[in-house]
Amino acid sequence: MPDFREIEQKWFRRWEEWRLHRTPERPRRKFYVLEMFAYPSGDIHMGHFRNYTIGDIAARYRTMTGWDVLHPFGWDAFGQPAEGAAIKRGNVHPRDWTLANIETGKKTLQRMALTYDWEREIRTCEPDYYKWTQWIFLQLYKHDLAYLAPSFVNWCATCATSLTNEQSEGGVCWRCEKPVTKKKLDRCWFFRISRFAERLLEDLAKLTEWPEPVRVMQRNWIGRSQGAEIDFKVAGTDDPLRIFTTRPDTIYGVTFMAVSPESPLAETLPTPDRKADVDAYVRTALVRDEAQRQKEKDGVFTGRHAINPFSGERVPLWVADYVLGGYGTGVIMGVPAHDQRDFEFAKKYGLPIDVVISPPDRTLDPATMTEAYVEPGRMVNSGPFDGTPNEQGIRTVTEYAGSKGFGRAKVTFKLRDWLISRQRYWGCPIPIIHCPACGPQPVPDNDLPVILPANITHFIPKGRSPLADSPEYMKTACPKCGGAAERDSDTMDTFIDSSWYQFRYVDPKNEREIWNREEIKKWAPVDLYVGGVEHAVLHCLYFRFITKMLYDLGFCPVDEPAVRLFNHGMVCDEKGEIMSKSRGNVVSPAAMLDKWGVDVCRIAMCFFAPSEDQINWSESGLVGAERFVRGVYDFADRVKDYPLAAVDRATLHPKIRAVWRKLHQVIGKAIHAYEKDFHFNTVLSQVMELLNLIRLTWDWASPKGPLILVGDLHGGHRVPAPDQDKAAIRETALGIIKVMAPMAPFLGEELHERLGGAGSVFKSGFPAYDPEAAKEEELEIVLQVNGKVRGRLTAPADAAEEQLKSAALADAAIQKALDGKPPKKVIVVKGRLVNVVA
RNA sequence: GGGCGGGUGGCGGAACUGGCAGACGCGCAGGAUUUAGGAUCCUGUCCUGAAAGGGGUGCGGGUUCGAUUCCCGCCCCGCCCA
Repeated sequence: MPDFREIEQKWFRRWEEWRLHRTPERPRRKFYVLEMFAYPSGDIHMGHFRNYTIGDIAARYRTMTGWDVLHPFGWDAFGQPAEGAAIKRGNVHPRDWTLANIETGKKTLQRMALTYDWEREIRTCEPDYYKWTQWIFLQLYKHDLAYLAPSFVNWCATCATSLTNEQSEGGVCWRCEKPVTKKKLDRCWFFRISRFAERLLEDLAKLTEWPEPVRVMQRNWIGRSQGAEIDFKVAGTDDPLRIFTTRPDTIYGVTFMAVSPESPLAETLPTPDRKADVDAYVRTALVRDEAQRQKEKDGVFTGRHAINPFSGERVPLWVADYVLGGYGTGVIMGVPAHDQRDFEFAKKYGLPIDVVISPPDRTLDPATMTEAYVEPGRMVNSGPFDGTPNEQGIRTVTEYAGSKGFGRAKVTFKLRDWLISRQRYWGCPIPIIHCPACGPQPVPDNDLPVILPANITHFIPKGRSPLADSPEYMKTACPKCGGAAERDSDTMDTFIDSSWYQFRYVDPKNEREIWNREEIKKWAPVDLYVGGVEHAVLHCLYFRFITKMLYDLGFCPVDEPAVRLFNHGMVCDEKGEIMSKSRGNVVSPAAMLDKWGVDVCRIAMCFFAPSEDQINWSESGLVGAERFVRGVYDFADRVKDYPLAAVDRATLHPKIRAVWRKLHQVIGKAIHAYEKDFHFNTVLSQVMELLNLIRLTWDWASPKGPLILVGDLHGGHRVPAPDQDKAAIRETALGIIKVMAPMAPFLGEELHERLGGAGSVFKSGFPAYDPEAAKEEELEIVLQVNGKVRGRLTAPADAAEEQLKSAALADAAIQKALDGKPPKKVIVVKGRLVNVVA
């Protein structure tokens, strides 16, 4: 085996000369392979290596099989860590830090021999890209899909900044690990994703090639629930109090009402004597994260009551932390007897529990109940509805409310509008100008992009965007009236950058429009999207949302971004622990590639486990991969000068026909893996089996020329190999090389050339699969008595059941096991086994 | 607590649609080669047993001629949601 460094250099040069990885201009049969782009936080890590290798294998295979492939790459280059690094180091600008990381990462990626068309590279932090992020924002704005509203945001007091949900996971700040609270900001931008909730949900059905778990997660995240809106009244006023419930059948069991601490009602509702207490409570409640609020559940009485429109009953009105602001109307009706959360709350504060759904088999006693009754039953204590089965009651109660005008059927979603304002520097500026006279005004398209100013040096969050402190940036003229106005100081959530990048690759340098319509028609949608399951919900939902919005506006020919999504497994260390700097167990792909070479690393990665499973990376696996790669080189080198001849399966030596058969089985398996399940590990083990079979069949070292081994390695004899058999072996070597080429591209190119191939192996076609050649001629049939193996026999693959049956009964071992008893029953499975039941 | 996925040798994993469990590889043991080490090649390697045989895919049950695979109950692990 030659030195991998030389081989890699040689082929890198040729690929560049041949412009092998450039995207075809006029695809006839297109295939778009996309991997989730990278956040440049340092160098590329093992997870990236696996992600991109899987995509690369698919891309190379498609190229080999004659598809015109688009396989681009880019950088998700805006984001908080860049600002974090600037704060930490003091002397580095987020932009410099980001660009330096991109350079490092790009070098490593190029080292990995990925087939990216680097001429289409995109970087979300560059004005030529974010111009169009801003344009998308304005499209949303112009179509009433972006709006400004006050909102409670996740807030870290220590860092004085807002955080995304992910950044405040577990209720603590990702950077300083201090508790995250809620803070009210009066000017936040939202995208109206809720308007797409129904479609995002329904269209999951179209995504038949997405992993089921991802679809389920999205469905749950969207969280459609069907129920009713019912209007209560605040006692003593005419103010309506609208609630949403999925259980209108329990309306007569309402013993209290509760509003969320975020709700404006929490401020306006309390009676003067309760005001101070409620305000104090709201402040403490907002300090707690939502998970905690669900667990602890406490609240405070507002001093007011609500009137149940059905019963006319007066029930106390509380503020309770387990009521979430963003869900439904932010007000709930409390039915302790039939809702577990309400039950716990009522128990804690001694609120009454009224049973209104009666189980079929017993009577509930509120005094002894230990949990809410949530199973089906009949309505009781429910006025005119008594006796109605509760499932039916849901409908009749809603209809009744409708007829009286104080309620209606309603569908709500858990999916909330997308809060996209970030009080951050390193992000895409929001292209809005706030004019004291005209209100918020979109920046005219001609003035895009609004450039993120470079001369900002202070990133320590102060509770407002660093941009707000730059008068040069902020001060501008109103595009409508020309008067003095201010820019929006916030930047956009980086999930926006990654929600449309998939299509920018089709025309990445277009300065006049987001992309040319002809270009997107050529390539959309993505045929294969490869990435980690951690992006299953948020990114993949936004990715779908923006695609739909662009589709609606006529900019995109498809309303779903990707036909197939593949989630690869994680790469952990030997102990199965996540690799991280703090654990000190990070394996650097760059160093690994230098030590073992690209092919060996890729082969090892492929061989460890199926692509969707976690792998625990260990050096020991590389030893085996290297041995195997060397074995393929040795084999190919030995047979490369064998004669070329047409192979006629029928006249091959039977031993060589068996090799030929195995080759076709391998080809079949490989096609399945490359197109369907990405189980490259099984392809490699079959290639290994094929190689082992050849070793037991073919003695290439003899001075008299290659000999076919007949019988076993030690006991058998050898016969000289005719030319046709030599040609078949040579052809088998070529087959192995091509099957492996997508996984081990250098081996593929080098050995293809050594076997006399011209040009790139990736332009040489993939071996044709011949199912006839793959069929076994003879099969070993297992002979069982009562399900236990007692013997075996070899039979032609097409042997009839009767033949197998009589052969089995005649078998000595079977007769012995039967011991003279007559068989009760004989089960014959063609080509597999005969089971004699005694 | 709910939903989903998973549990197979010392390790990673294989097993089509219910049909020989442990392919392939790593590791280990023995042998060949070598001044030695490394590399390479050969043999062996689920447990038990001298062998014949018996047992064995988290645990317990069921369906079936036959179960890693299907059904029921339980235990453990992972992910997502609360």
